[in-house]
Amino acid sequence: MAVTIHDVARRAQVSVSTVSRAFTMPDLVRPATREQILRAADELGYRPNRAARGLITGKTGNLGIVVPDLQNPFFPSVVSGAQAQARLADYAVFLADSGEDPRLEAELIHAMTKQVDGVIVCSSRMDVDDLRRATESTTLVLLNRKNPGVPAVLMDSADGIRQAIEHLAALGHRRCAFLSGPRNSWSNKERRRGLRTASRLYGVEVVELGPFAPVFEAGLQAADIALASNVTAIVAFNDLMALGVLNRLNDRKIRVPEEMSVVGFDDIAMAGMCTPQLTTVEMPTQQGGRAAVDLLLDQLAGGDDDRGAAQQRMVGTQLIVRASTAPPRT
Amino acid sequence: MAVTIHDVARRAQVSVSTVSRAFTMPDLVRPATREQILRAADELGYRPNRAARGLITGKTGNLGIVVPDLQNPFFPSVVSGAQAQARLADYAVFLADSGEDPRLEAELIHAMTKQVDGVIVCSSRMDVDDLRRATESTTLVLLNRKNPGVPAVLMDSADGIRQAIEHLAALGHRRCAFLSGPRNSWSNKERRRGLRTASRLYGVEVVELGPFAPVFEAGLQAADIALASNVTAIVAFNDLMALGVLNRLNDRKIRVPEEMSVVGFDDIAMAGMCTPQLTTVEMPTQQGGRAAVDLLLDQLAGGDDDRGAAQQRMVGTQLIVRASTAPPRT
DNA sequence: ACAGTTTCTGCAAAGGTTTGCAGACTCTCC
DNA sequence: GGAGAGTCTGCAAACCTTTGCAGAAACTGT
Repeated sequence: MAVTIHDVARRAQVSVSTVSRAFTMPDLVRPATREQILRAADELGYRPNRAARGLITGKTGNLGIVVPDLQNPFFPSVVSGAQAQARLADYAVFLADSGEDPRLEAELIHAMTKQVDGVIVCSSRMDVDDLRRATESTTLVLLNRKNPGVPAVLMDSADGIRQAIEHLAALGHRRCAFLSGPRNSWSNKERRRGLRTASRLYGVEVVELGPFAPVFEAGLQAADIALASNVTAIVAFNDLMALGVLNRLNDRKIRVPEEMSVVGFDDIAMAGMCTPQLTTVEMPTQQGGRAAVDLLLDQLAGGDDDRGAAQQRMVGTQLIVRASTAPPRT
Repeated sequence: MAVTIHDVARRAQVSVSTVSRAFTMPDLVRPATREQILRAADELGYRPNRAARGLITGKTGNLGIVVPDLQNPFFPSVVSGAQAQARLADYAVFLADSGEDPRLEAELIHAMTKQVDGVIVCSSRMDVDDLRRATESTTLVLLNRKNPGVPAVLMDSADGIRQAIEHLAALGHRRCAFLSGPRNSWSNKERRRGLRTASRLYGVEVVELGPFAPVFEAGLQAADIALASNVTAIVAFNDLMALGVLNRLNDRKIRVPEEMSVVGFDDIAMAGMCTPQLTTVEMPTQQGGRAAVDLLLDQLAGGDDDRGAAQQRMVGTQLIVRASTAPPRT
């Protein structure tokens, strides 16, 4: 059925070894022969069987990427960046969605290991033991999670929130709420850390609420809680929650930004589409996905010599000021 | 490095064949032996190498899914449904994003064929020749595209738009605009078809504008065009465009729904989060993804006997009435 | 205890590719 | 024209499984 290297060899009147070399080490075969082979391959529509190749080289040419929730626009964006970058290096990508379940996340990674050369784990919620096990069984890079000894691309959440608080302080806010995200999310920890220093730095009192699930519905729920806490601004863990807040405030006839300022995080597409348009911290998602692939590929190329060991790449964030923030009512 | 079936065999003191059978045809090996093997495998952390298995069985245990644009929330939703369903059957899924490029779409499918047992192509924009070629080189199922001889799951767009027009007619609209989507999209053709019959059926005059790209920005652009065409309601090809329309109308101080009704298509999460909340036709995306996987798996199990040949599964759509539609101003 | 079944198990080939090794060319230079 | 070096090419083993075939073990019934 399928056309193999043998078919090509026969048609080009050479041995399979030569065909193989014509593809993988072109300069080892005489140009004339090579061209002949390439032509034959082309005519037959030959594509090397990567599984067979992988069997012997130990490389699959595949990458895995696991995300906590595909329904959160943050992740498709990361994935699409990663997939595009992987494609440039002729890698295919496996995708898995853990549904925010740390156990499933570990299991998915484990299930992938044999089929991929490495995996990118986004916003991992695994505990450190599972993470260590995963690191041992395949080469992986984390995105938005930090762990000693494992390479990662990190988005500077702490600075992002600093920018947000600076912005609110400049507008005159003195007391605001932070709607906390998943407890075991590195991003959330970073944001809380950044929050504390920014709070001191700009003299803004911050009340932390939550943790909440990083979804729209939690924003609806959190809005009322925030309202009860006597603040003039709300910073949400992510845009999905911020949109929930906006929605609930609208229902309760609280005008944004006149009576309450709202800041999100991620700058998902929706943030620029709602009314009022959401002030938010932009996360370089596509770029992050690309960077993660680069890092992974480096890691694979570098072989087993952990020179430089746990590389980490930090990418910047940027506050996007839109219409959901304004000076507090006096 | 990696633990193979040989290691397990050695430890369990049996031959590799027996180990293999213990996994793939458990009832062919004596229970005592089987348990011994399973224990050994467990202790060693053995996982069969799917590539090697695939080499001999001709099955990879992988599925491919290609989408035109991961940034459109419609597709992550389909993908997540598909991925979940695939996982139940112990299949892993490859993901590829064609960026709305028909040529790239064909190329991606081709690149996948050797690594997957079949592929799901969502909202394919390929021309029929490429599609035929693809069908020949792998088993595939289409989602939201119909082609003779190839199995597909289809969402009933025509009926969806009928519901939308019926709704608008009931509200008293007599003339409305349809913002057309990609020319070579089956969904778009269906919607236009449904539109014509609904237009007659309910006595609503429809002016067709476009085609537009199925993205937010095109909605901004289309809004002005629609405004110039003297209609009281706008039906957009999808929610992304509808949100663009909403946005632009807001900028131009046209109140929705008082001065203009807007209907979208897809019911992406955002549709319920914006203000005013968008009246839209819900597409069963997750269910569609699941159904596509089922169909594909059936197809694979069915072998080469094309009994029933091109199966098609049609799934229903449902108008979700929210706040963006109202009777026209008199 | 023995022949005849039935149930388990092992051997070895196969699947498509890569790669070390060695043999076969081609070329250069004397 | 022939030796020597360099460049290409082919053979065969290897990667990890599955599976047809046949032999071994465990039964059954007498």
